[in-house]
Amino acid sequence: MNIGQVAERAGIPAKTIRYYEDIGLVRPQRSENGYRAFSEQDLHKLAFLARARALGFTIEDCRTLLGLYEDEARESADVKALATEHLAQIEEKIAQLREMHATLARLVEACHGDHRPDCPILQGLAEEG
Amino acid sequence: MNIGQVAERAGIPAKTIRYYEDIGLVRPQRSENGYRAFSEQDLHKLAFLARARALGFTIEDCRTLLGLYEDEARESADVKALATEHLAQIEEKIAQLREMHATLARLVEACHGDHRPDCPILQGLAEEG
DNA sequence: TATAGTCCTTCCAGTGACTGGAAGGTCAAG
DNA sequence: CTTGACCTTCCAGTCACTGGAAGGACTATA
Repeated sequence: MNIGQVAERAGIPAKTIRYYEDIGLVRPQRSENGYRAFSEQDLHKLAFLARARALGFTIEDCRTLLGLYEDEARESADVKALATEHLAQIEEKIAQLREMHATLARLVEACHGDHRPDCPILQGLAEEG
Repeated sequence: MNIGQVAERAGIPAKTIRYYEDIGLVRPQRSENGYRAFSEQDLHKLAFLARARALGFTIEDCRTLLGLYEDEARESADVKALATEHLAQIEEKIAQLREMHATLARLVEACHGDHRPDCPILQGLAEEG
């Protein structure tokens, strides 16, 4: 398979696949004409990466996960630890965003939003505390 | 005021303040020795920026907000529109994170996490659908 | 056979918002 | 007169791509 077809089937831009090769996440063969020649296994790996990325894992986490996936002697505890850690980070981010949202929503509600210049949002940003 | 004191009082690293000057968000005077000389107004501006950044506004949004803050003829509607747009983006991010969290939490719960290799998390990442 | 159009290649640079570090100037205290 | 804290500029790195230029390869059609 050429990169275009793999890109479509894995749902990843060709550019990103080249980048993944650059950083050693996939190592496709090469055809005689210099084109990358992807196997079904390469495609499978890329789809795995796409799903892991969609769950918010960093590239380095993805590298680790791929390693575990391909390691027959892995311990599921290692996978679970990684995923649990990531889950905690997601929770933290959600909490942060919720705080931002609460504060900003309060300011937005207080703002009449008309042609006049006085604005509780700007006041909120300008005040200390 | 020198940069160190401003950094402490505004709660922003000195490096970041220099960066903000680089991109034109603040324009402190210079002392004879070449040090940046911040006024109380500069400090106020930086504190404003810190709060806007803490609410998740982008630097460009912050630039706009500062402009509105300093424009006596602003219309609060413009501020509200910007904030409302940002609020929607926060909501979208929260929704995305919640989806990630739900999916990953389901996988983590299904994983026994012991010394054995079979792992629903990896299976989930490997499977299509 | 010429050509047009699509695919592929590499390489370089830019994104956002900093952050780290090197190399060196300035200032206050002892 | 030295030590140490503070300041300066400049360059490079982060993360995960993304855009674009310049050029080679392949396919279909006139």
